[in-house]
Amino acid sequence: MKARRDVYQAIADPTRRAIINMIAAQPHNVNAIAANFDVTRQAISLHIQILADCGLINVKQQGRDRVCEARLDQLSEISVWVDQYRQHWENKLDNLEKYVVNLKNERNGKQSK
Amino acid sequence: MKARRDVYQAIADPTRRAIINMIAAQPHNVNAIAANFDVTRQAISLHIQILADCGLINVKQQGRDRVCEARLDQLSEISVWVDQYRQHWENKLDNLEKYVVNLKNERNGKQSK
DNA sequence: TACTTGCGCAAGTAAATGCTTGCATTTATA
DNA sequence: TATAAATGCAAGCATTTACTTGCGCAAGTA
Repeated sequence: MKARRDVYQAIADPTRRAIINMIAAQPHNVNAIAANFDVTRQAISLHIQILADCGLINVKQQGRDRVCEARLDQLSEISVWVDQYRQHWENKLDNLEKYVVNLKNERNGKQSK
Repeated sequence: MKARRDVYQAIADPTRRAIINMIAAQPHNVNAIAANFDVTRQAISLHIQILADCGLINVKQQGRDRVCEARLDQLSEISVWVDQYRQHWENKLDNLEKYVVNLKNERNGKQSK
């Protein structure tokens, strides 16, 4: 279970990206997060642990709740790595723009799941 | 379940990131790439196939050689996703700047972004 | 033609991943 | 105090991943 546990690995999973997306907007406790997915609470709990392990989220104990909030500093590592190769796609700004517009629509449309 | 084979997954593996880095500088054939790693040619071949599958590299047959060149357009997807959360780390610009400066020195002056 | 080089395909393996169910523990509430 | 809620921990399981070795074939070269 040790294995690689870096930021690249962490964001490779779509569920974890969805979790990040969720708590980046607003902190939630574990159950609230799990309620938005089809898998069990335990599965989500594991994802949260992985995200916490590499510093992408912060978990605070509040009474019986464990509130998760985004601490996405580590993403800068990804950002920098990707930006090295920006020249490879920057002449395709049109496509990129479409992608951004889609993303925005998606995020305005539905918040959960 | 079909294996997930998206860009996030592709760059999650450090060997694949190293391959990208290698051929982004200059195209190489499969054996030349494999020569730079401790694993077998077959293992590298698989990585190359994965990278090609999600469009990160382009493989051209040239005689008996298969030349791999970087086509990193797909990285824009990562870039856009990460940039949504830029606010989470931008107050740590000092560290980031150091990192970028190092990177730029390493790559000897050509700026991206 | 005979040999070498480049490389894919296939089968096998060990480990990691993602998920489940079951149970224990702590904290809030009726 | 009894019960419900929030959550972790652990064992088990099916898939996927990252490798390996072995083999064959096409394209160059002696």
